[in-house]
Amino acid sequence: MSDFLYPIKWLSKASTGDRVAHELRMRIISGKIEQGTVLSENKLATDFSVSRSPVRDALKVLAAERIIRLERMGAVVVGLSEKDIREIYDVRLLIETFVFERIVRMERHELVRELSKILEMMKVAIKFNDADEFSYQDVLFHETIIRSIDHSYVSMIWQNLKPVMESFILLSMRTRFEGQMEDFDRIIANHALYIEAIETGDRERMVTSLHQNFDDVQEVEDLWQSQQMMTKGVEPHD
Amino acid sequence: MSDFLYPIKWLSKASTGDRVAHELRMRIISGKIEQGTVLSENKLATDFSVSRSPVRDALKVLAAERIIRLERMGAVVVGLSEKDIREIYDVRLLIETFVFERIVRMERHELVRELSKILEMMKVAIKFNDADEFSYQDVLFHETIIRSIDHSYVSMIWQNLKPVMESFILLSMRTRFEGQMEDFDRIIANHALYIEAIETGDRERMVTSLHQNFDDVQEVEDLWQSQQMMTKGVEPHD
DNA sequence: TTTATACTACTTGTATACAAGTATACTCAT
DNA sequence: ATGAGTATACTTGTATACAAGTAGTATAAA
Repeated sequence: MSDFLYPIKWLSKASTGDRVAHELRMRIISGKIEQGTVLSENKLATDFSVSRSPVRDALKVLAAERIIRLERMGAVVVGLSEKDIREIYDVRLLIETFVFERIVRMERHELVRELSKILEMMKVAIKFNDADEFSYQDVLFHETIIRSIDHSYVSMIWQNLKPVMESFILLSMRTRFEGQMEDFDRIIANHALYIEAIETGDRERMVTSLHQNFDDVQEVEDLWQSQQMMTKGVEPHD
Repeated sequence: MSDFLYPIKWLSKASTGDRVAHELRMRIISGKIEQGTVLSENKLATDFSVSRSPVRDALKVLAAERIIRLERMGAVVVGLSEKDIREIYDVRLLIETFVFERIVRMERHELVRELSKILEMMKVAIKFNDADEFSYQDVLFHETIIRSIDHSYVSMIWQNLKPVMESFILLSMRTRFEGQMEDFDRIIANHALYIEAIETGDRERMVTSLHQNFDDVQEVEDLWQSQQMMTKGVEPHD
């Protein structure tokens, strides 16, 4: 099996199990593996040319992320519905709001500096038409904010959300880099607003930014949904 | 190795890996396995008289819960600090507040009924001095609330939090059932308040209840901390 | 005494082997 | 034709085997 969706360079020092998990996740979220499909450990193992052990590990991870469901006989693919995506953003809103309240009580110069750097990276990624790099920096942006408050259980939530978000963002951005380049001015502006909100401690601006970000995603959702159908077809989910 | 801390009856249809995870978690949180201890898969396997496969599974689970840290050479025990416990309650507050907002927009008669039943169960558990049963119902109470809104990513957060919370509550309750029986009037009253808050949709009362619940935990914390030290000794964490 | 090298006894990650259970389909009897 | 029962080809969970790598010690040389 060839033709990997997940950037191989991001897996440089990952275990086989991680590789399988990342790739499977991408295939499921992209719709390349359809919802309802039943995956068998043995079949996956031969497909990926590895043994069952790493495949088992991968399936456990994906099950924890709710994109597959482990059953008696095989793992059935659940995928991401529109509801799921809304819910992921619910949780992001929830924790980023919480995090913001903590941040404004902290010394946040260093954080602002860091975020500014990431923002510049994002601009460069746009300039060089690098969707993957852009996605990476986008995810890193939010991760940096969340980790800044040193709250291990909030970090835990993020860590559980991150892989699915990352895959979703990757796929969305790859699509948008082919045609919707004008979107990125808005995205950049919105991230800049977020940084400003943190710098000034302006709760209002932060909420605005978060909601704009969410609207942005909702907008891309239809696009992505159709893209997903193009890849393989069908699935009227929910 | 004998002398299990986790109620065996709760593991009736669990896999070997789950059993190991639950028992290890209890031993770590109770302090029976000290912080900083390095666990080896092989050693654990022989201790529990199982193979490495289920032990590996268990360690992955505990690492996801942040009570151990998987390193190159062995898994080092992290345990629960006071900060961790505060953080767990941060997250509980966060998600239960979110959940409440949804609940008050729903038809919630059935839920109130369900919660009332659980509350009665808790009273019975007190009457019969059954700390484990009480803990079970206590955890179930909050789980029932959280699951009622059918939000898969909030459920996911709960599922990640639950095992650690359950262990912590189990250990706390076992201690309190031997001497602090008067605490339980307060706990019951507080849960009743929670139900009332849901029934009437009174946000104020809900927040009060949540905070009382949290204070209650903070109170027991010192007790538990000393109990933990009694079990094995040392550890001035943080 | 100190330093460098090699060795030993561990560690994990992956592959394979085995056991127990389940769904499908087929056969045989009615 | 239909139904009971059985064979079969799958499935997962656990155990074991093997390979690669790491830490710490012991040994030997200066």
